[in-house]
Amino acid sequence: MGSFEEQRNQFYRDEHLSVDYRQQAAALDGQRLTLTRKEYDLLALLVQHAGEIIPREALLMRIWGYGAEIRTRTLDVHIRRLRKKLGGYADQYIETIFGIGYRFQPFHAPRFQQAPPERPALAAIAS
Amino acid sequence: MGSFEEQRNQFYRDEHLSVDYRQQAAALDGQRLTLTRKEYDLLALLVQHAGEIIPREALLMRIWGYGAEIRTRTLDVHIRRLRKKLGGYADQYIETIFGIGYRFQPFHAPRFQQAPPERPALAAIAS
DNA sequence: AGCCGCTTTTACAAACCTTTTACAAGTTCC
DNA sequence: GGAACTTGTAAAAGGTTTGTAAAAGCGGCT
Repeated sequence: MGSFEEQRNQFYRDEHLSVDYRQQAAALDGQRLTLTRKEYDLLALLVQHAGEIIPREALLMRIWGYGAEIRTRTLDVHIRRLRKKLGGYADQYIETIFGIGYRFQPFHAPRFQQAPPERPALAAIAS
Repeated sequence: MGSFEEQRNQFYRDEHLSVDYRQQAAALDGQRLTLTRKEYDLLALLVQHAGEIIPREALLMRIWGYGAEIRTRTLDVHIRRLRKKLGGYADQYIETIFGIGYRFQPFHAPRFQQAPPERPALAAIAS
C-alpha cells in the first residue's frame, strides 16, 4: 500500500514544513497551518515545483486562470500572507526572483561554507 | 467473527466520541447522545470519512438526495445542532472548510506528521 | 382536531476570503 | 544619481459563505 512512490506524490516534507496534498493541509513544525484555499493552492504549486522558478504568469494562470493581459497585485498579496504564515522560515522557503516570479526552496539548515553571498549585506549592517 | 477488520467498519472510537454504526448510536464521554435521524446520518457520514473534506454538495446528495441545483440552508442548521450536541469538542471535531464543505477530525487532530526525531549530530558530522 | 418532534425555510448577522488601492521600498539599467 | 519598473505592505472595499435564531412546514399519533 503506502509505497514510497505513492508517498512521494501525496506528501512533501522537510525539516520544518510538511504538505499533505490529499488532505490539502500543511503543517509547520508539527503545528497545523490554517491556510485559505488560494493560499494553499499557491503553496502547493510552489512546493510541488520545489527548486524551480515559477513565473508570475504561470502562477496567475494556474491558480487564478488569469491570462497574461490581466494586471493584478493579488498574487503579491497572497505571497505575502503565505510568508507571514511561514513565520521565520518564510524567506528561506519562498524566494522572489525579481522580474520573473517565485521559487520554493526546501529547507536546509545553514551550513558553514555555504552561500557565497551575492553581497555582504549582513556584514555591512553588522559593522 | 469479531475480527479487527470487521470492528473497523462497525465502530468509530476515540478519546471522547464513539459511534456504533450497527446500532446507529453515538456517545460522548460515555454518555449516549440523542440524535435525530438526520443528525446521526450526518455525523456518521462525516466520521466514516474522518480526515477527509466532504463537500457540501456530497453531503446534500448523500443525506438529502439533493442535486447540485438545490439551494438550501438545512445542512448548516443540522451541522449547528450536531455541534451543539458535541458540546465543547464541537470545533475540534467538526471543521468548516470555507467554500467547500466540512471535515471531521478525530480527537487531537492528526498532525499528519511530526518532524522525524532528530539526529543532527550525525548529519552535521556527515557533511 | 390538536399536540409533538423533527426538518426546512427565512432573514439577518457575523465571519471569511479575495481583490483592489495607494504608497513605500527595492531593483535594474542608463 | 535618477528614471522606470517591480515587489512589499497595509488598509479598505467587495462579495460570498456560514452561523444563528426564530418561524413555518410536515407527518405521525392520541
